[in-house]
Amino acid sequence: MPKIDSLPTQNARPKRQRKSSEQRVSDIIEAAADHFAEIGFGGGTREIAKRVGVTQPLLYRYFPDKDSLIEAVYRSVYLESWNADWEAILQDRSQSVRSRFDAFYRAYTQANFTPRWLRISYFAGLRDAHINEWYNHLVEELILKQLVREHRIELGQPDDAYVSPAELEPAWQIHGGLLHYGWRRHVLNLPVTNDMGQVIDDALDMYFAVAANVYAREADSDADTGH
Amino acid sequence: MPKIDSLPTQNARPKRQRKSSEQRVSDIIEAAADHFAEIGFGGGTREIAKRVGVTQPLLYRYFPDKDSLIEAVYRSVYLESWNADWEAILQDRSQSVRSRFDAFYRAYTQANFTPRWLRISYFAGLRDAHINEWYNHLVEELILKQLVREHRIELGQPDDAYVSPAELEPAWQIHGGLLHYGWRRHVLNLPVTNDMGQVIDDALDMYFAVAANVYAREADSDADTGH
DNA sequence: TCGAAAAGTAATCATGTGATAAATAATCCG
DNA sequence: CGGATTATTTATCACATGATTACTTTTCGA
Repeated sequence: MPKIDSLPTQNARPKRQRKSSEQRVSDIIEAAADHFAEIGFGGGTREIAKRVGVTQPLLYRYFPDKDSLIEAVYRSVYLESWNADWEAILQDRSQSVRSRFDAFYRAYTQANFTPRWLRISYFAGLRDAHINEWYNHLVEELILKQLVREHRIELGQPDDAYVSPAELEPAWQIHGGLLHYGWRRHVLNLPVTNDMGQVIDDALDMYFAVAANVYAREADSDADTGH
Repeated sequence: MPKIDSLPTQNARPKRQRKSSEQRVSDIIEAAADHFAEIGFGGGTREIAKRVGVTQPLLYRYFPDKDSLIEAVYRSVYLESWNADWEAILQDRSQSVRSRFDAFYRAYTQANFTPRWLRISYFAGLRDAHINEWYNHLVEELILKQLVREHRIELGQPDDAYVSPAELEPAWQIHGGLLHYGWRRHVLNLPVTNDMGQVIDDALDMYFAVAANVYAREADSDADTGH
């Protein structure tokens, strides 16, 4: 069977096949996230390009400088990791507050407790507190204040939208304790139990055991100051 | 009053005064710890030398390479931050377990919850899990297992030196939650409450509210497996 | 099919880095 | 004092880094 080079058949494919601009951008962000998660944001651009399979200057076609790429990684990691369905779970009053937060934290930890997400989060916090500050605000508004408010309602207390900082602290204690479990398991690679359900159960047990007292204490001090 | 330069008086002091080898070493480690805490272990050796007030090659007289300096910083930060007296506090059975751990965590957080210690700890964990693994082992042996054992005794349970991993997890939850408070306060610089005593009180409330159940659950499963 | 637009590479620059060798200056001791 | 020792600096190297420019190759629509 003779090979006819000059004939423009579908076999004569180009040496390097190109990708669309959008595809390349997301490839680069993906590779950068992996690399930064391993090395930190000091990681080199050449290594990222190598992971994508392109040359290093190509990165500068899509990002004006390294900081822009880092910012894109921030966005990607944080935005992709928040699932809008979770808010529905937390608000579903056909379930007890306890089982809502149990379900939520199972989903939340399953989605976010990966070496990549955890390492990027901690690297980001150490590099530039701002981005992490923003994310913590999200956690506070969407999860922790929700926990306090819904729990107070379930306890038959008046529905006060205000949640004081001191009242939030025990909720942070739970959230932070779980995060530290992720840190030990997926960053330090320590041989912790992998029964995430049990860990969450125990953590929530702790919270619900003391929460009512904390609300009462805060209600007293709020009455004094009239918050 | 004529100035007689050739006379070897005490006024004719040398231009640069030298320091002893030991003094320089500790100066360098100190400056390196500060710098690494701010920038991370990618921080430059020239900047460290600048902080000390010497030239950069001098560092290589005292440390064969940068990794050795980093290791020295590890040692310095971790060793200086552990106070041997704390072990006595934890073992003092004239006090209740609760008040012992309350006193301990007040001292522990006061000593360690600084931007420098926290940032170096997290940077170290991200860079090389090993060093942090070692420190966590210390925490586990000296603090958390101690908490479980002493509490069991106080509850009138048999004095079993063995503490299962699953039994340790709620104690880690408390410890990790407190650490995360430090992270938010001293790394992210978030406006958290600065009533550390209250934070510790609430955290310990949580632990002691559920601990007995956890011990019982573990005693059951241990009976099955005969650990 | 041809030519413009866009994806991609090669070559290179300026700079900052860890590290080394040789020279200098302060200190110590007989 | 005077020589040996040692702290410290000067000059420099090799290399990796972020970034830029000019060139090449693929793609795609008129």
